[in-house]
Amino acid sequence: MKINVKSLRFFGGFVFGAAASTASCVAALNIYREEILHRKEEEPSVAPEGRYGFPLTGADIRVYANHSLSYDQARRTPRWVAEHLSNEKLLGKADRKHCKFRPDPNVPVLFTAHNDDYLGSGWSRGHMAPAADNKFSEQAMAETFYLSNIVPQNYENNAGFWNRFEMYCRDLTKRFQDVWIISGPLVLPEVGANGKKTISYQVIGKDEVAVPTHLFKVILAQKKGFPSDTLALGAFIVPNRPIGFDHPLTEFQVSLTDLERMSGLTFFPKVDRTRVPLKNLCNLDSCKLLSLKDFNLYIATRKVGDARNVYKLDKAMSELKEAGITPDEYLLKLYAAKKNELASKEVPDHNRGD
DNA sequence: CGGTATGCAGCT
DNA sequence: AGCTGCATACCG
Repeated sequence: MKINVKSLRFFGGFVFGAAASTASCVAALNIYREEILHRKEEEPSVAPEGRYGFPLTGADIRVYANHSLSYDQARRTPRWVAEHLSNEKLLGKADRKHCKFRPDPNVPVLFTAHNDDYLGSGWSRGHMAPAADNKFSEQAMAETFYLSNIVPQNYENNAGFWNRFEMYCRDLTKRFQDVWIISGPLVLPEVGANGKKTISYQVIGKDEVAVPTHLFKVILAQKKGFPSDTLALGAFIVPNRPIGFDHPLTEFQVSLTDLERMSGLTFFPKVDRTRVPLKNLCNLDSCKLLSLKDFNLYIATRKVGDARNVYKLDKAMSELKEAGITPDEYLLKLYAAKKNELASKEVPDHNRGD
């Protein structure tokens, strides 16, 4: 359990989205950040009310092989999860089939979520630090299955939009040498019929795990071939419900300060914003997720690769055809190779039993 | 890639 | 009885 905290250079005004900051806002923001950075823990021992100790929150930073997080002991979800992505970490053979969701053994049992909370709840177990960002290490991938890294997530969102969002993040490592990502849950207020703003959220299971209304992701990235102090940043808030292919990622981009206000978190506090402005990630890069066709093509390719028999193999291909999508050359080759492999393995004409 | 639900053997 | 690993099946 050791990991290095990377220190970053610093940068100036962060401006994008609907909420464009004025110069004075930026100045105020920087003073605020300065204050946070230099805030000191009070000496508990000198205060008489602290004689028997102050309450513990368990919010301290927990460090794993390839991610770190702060845990919310009341909601039984992370507050935020941080990870670093690079090309090399995405190479490897670690496979999620060998992993299991389980309570984080490092979290006191009084405060941890359990699998039972999620099963049959109507919500899926959604990774914050994704499993696939840890292909280089079985251990690192296994740790992402601790429930300290999991939030109740809408099935379709998890398998669909959020999945494609995570794929885009991994794709960034082709063009950015370092990518830092913070992800986490939000419970945001809604305006009721009476005009009052109220925060309301479901809790699931015996442990009453909080179901977030939204998920956030902040991406900080350093582009290849650019000076090391040139950083791009994008902040996003995605509703925890199905999001179709007609919604582009940029629809969910927000200003960093808006996200900070809503989450109560100060992101990347060691980035100095007083020098060069951070680049907007979606200006420096496309922020385009896989299209419906490309996504289905990807899923079909996965299914063909995993097929255990000829029936499944052909089913994956016919599903694709059904959707009006023509296989690319790679898939056709994979299909042919797989067909050969399976045909030679299977009993000639009977006794297959699928 | 992201998830779900079974069943079963083997161990304590 | 309950966990743990493992294999099977299914979905978007």
